[in-house]
Amino acid sequence: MVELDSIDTVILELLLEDARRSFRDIAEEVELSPPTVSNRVDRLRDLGIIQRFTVELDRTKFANEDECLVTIDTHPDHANDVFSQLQEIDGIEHAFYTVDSTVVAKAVLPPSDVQALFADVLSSEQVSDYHVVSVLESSWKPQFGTTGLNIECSICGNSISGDGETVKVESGDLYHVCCSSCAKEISAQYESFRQAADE
Amino acid sequence: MVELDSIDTVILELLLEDARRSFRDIAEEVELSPPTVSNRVDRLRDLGIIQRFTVELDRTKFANEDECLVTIDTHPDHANDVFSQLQEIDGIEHAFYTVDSTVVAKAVLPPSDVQALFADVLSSEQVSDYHVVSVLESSWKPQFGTTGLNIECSICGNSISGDGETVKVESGDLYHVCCSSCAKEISAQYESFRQAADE
DNA sequence: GATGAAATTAGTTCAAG
DNA sequence: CTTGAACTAATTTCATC
Repeated sequence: MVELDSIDTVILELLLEDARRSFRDIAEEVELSPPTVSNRVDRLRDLGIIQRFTVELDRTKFANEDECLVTIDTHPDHANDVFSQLQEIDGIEHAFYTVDSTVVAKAVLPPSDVQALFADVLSSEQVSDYHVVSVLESSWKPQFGTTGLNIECSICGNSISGDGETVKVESGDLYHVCCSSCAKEISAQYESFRQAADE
Repeated sequence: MVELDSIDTVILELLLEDARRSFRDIAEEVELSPPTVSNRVDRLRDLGIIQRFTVELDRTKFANEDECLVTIDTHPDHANDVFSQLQEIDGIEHAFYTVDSTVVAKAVLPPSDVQALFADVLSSEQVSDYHVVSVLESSWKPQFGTTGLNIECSICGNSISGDGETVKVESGDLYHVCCSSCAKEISAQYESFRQAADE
């Protein structure tokens, strides 16, 4: 498990939202300089956390393609195979593989094509049952989980919802807090700490 | 269904590969000017074909994230409400709303949190049943399908795999071909066409 | 629609802390 | 690991075709 600090987290969130956002813009958000942001992004790529910058397309807009959702009950021994095989299929956009050996995929293909494809690709050894249903609407909001990457307010310990605030104290350290009153608080705490050190 | 010409298609492919590629670079590939590429990308965004520039992350690298998949059987009259409400929830990454009034969502949250959330948000009027299951693996494959977007070689009609080549004849028209021999061929054809026209 | 030239804005390199 | 300054590169605007 790679160590990411809260700044990396913010950078990733900003890039998830808009991968063409300028490093200057990101730098302002995290209160660092553009070269530093650039260095951190390079590091995130080197670490393999950022796999690539890409573009999310709405394929239903240009293909006269339908979307459908496929739920596959696999035999537990073959669940992983099925999951891997699905990813090779052109038109399968998302696939999820659950603890109960179900594989759920969203395909940008008409249901009939999916039926045909699956007859070809999946064997009865692997799959006990599957069903295909047309999707009326789908949404996708790429994000981090709140677990493990959650930023906690440095003052009150609550998780920071929304944007929060970032405070830079005189030492140059950054603190992420949930609201303006915690931001005031941290400045006050730092000040009293510094005065104590001076005495 | 939106009309995309072959240049749009090439632009989209290049952006899928690397969304931070410069417009200059793209402009060279498609033999147009940077402002034109910029205009076309703007148009693709306006049309909703490009939904967002984003970043593909390897979550396994850092996450002690739990993901889970929620399947909700809704009362048909409330299916759309449920779908909309889900999207507001922080941690819901995908939501799909199918013709049989099932809403499937993938949350980047531990199952217990999802249970708690849903108790709050969803009423028994809306939902007849739902169940939550942990996700072991999930994948996203940002790619074109072959349906509707395939580029064919102007000479031999084969689909263009890999990069292909783009040829600009004297009239200024662009042709996309699969290989250098088809590129030669199109120049030759254009030349003989022009000579015939002169006579 | 597409372009080239000018103006603006962004990214990178590097010496230094 | 970070920065500011200098430099290089990319993007946008706009007049023109």
